[in-house]
Amino acid sequence: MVSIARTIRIQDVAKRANVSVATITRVVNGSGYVSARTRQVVQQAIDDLGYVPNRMASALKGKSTGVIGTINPSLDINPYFVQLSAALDRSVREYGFRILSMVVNREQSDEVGLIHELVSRMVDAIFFIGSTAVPEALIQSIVDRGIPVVMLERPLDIRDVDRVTVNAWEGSAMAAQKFLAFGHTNIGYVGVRLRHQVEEDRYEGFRQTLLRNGVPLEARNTVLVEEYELTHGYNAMRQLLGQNGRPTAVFLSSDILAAGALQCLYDAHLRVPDDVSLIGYDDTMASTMSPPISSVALPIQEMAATTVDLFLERKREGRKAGKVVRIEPHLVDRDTVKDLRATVERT
Amino acid sequence: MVSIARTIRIQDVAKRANVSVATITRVVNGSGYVSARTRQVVQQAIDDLGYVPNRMASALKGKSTGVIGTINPSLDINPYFVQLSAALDRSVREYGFRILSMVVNREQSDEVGLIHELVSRMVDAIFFIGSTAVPEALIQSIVDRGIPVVMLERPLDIRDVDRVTVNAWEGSAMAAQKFLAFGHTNIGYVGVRLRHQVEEDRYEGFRQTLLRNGVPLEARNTVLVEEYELTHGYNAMRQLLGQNGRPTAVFLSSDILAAGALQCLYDAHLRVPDDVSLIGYDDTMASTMSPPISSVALPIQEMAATTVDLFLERKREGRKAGKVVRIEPHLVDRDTVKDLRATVERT
DNA sequence: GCTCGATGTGTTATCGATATCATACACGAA
DNA sequence: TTCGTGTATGATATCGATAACACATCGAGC
Repeated sequence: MVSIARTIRIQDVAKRANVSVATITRVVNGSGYVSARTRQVVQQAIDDLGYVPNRMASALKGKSTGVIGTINPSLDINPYFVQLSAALDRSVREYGFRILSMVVNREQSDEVGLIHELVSRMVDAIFFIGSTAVPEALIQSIVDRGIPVVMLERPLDIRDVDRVTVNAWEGSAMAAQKFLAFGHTNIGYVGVRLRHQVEEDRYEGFRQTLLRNGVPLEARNTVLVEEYELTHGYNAMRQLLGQNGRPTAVFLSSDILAAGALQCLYDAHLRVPDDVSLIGYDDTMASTMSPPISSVALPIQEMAATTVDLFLERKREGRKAGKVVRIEPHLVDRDTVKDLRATVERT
Repeated sequence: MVSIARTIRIQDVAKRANVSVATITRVVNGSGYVSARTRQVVQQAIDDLGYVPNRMASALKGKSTGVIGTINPSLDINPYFVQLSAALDRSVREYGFRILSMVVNREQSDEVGLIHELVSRMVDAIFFIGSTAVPEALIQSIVDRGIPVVMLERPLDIRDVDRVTVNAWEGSAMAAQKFLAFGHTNIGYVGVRLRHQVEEDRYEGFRQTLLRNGVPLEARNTVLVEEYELTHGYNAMRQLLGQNGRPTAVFLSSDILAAGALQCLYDAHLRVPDDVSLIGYDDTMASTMSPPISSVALPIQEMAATTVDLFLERKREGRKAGKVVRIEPHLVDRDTVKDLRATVERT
């Protein structure tokens, strides 16, 4: 016989165990005093009935929902956000939280509505990921509601809000240094139009590092595309190859662009690093390419862990002021930069 | 002055608008009769106070939570599941639902606990994605609780449970046919150990199609690896290349394996399709490879939409019996199969 | 023997939204 | 005029878990 779907309430368990509902809560939540004997009887009743406490009622009464809302760009834009989301998910799970992800499309999306929904679902915190278009006043209103907010890799600087940022400048600088160290002077840069601080930093870190070492980044070697898209990487590389005196090394400010560039090189029968040296950025796809290319890696799991830590710390200590943590990237070297130095000097 | 975080309740709005709470609900939910005048006053009060209805209370009183739980393997195992998850998310959002994703690791993970959590959160449905290890009895208990269940690409066949399956047999068959049509007879197969129906189908579809056309799949040309991992694809390809009379065409039962294989070919200075023809499966990474390779594509968005449809239909019509929908894959041809036919005959 | 604190259990108001039930007015038909 | 029906609004029990409060028992210490 199919049991008709009637939810089993704490009342039912109480009746079965011949105790009051208060005792059931105590057993379930491990609070207050319960004798070993009673505890066992109650547990038996719970198991028999297949009782599962109703979290809605619990949350309504004041206990936390254990849900953290995230506002992030669509995941199919860039594998970087996929990995970041997965890392965040792992991190919050460690502390018993779940993620409720809200996607903001570039084009439309009613951010106010999304935030309101998170509020209505009583999330314990809201994480903003990447550069989505959420007006500052709206974020302020969340803070005023007493909901902890953490910004992950977002330009905005709001009073009393915690932030995790990445040292993008330094990341690009590492790539530049690698090229310089191996004797390259004719160097290309492929990035995305400088619309946010992040793009700006990646560009400047690269340009300035070259410049400081006496290698100005030539305009004809600089390609800024509209989006982080494969075909843009392809076209950018074609543009760089098209000129006489093509660069011997090219830095791409995202792996997705590098993947496109690699396809272009394949079509041109050019090999990496024999014919062209390559370094990517974010290290999301680099290891799966043919060949696997060097890439500036962001410690994604660390970023996620830091984000959660900031939230937990604020919750625990009731901290009021905003805190900013800057994460340092590192270069994952897969030997895709050719050594152009005539003689290797011993230092 | 910072407003102290005190939640605004329906009561507060009622007081402000000088009406009863009942009227507020009516305005918010658009139910029952409300005069235009009152509606306006109430709306004003809502806006003034920044009132957001508490969904916990609402759910507790019997309204749906609008949340659908999913049980899926970890997303970093395979980009296929990432895309599937994103597609599902889009599909449920169209109908105002949200996804709460529960990850089951291969190694451990307390599936009972995960399901119980979904129940405690009063999800409107549960979708099972891929071949995770959830015992049949547990799923039956969900069904008994009256929660709609849809299985997406899962082998299990449970009474009264809706399912969406993929015709994996046919997918592989398409790849085989392509090879045959272009005159290949020395053909390789790289797959994963046949632990589930899916792996079995992919293998058999390929093998049988070749056989029916008089081309037996040789044992030395068949490599079954342990997992869907890049390095396994690399090693498998190396094994195939190592023998004299290496295959002229290789089918890989997942793009991630193909990506590894491609790296191997790169190292061996072999080009696709000039030296080796290649077809992948699932079309998740194929388009980003160098070169982009042909791959058997699964209509992921359609699978997601179908899953949601089955749930909605059951909900709407109160359907009781289980329904199975089979999805057909198709080959995305990127010209990575070389034409070996000496003369092209006109048909 | 009495008091006090530790232990163990029960009773019930409460969280916030909903829907049922009750009430009341207005207008047209009988 | 009266009745019925459509429109409009209010009062309140209810969903299920929690915790404050009350009460009761027991043993140790005086």
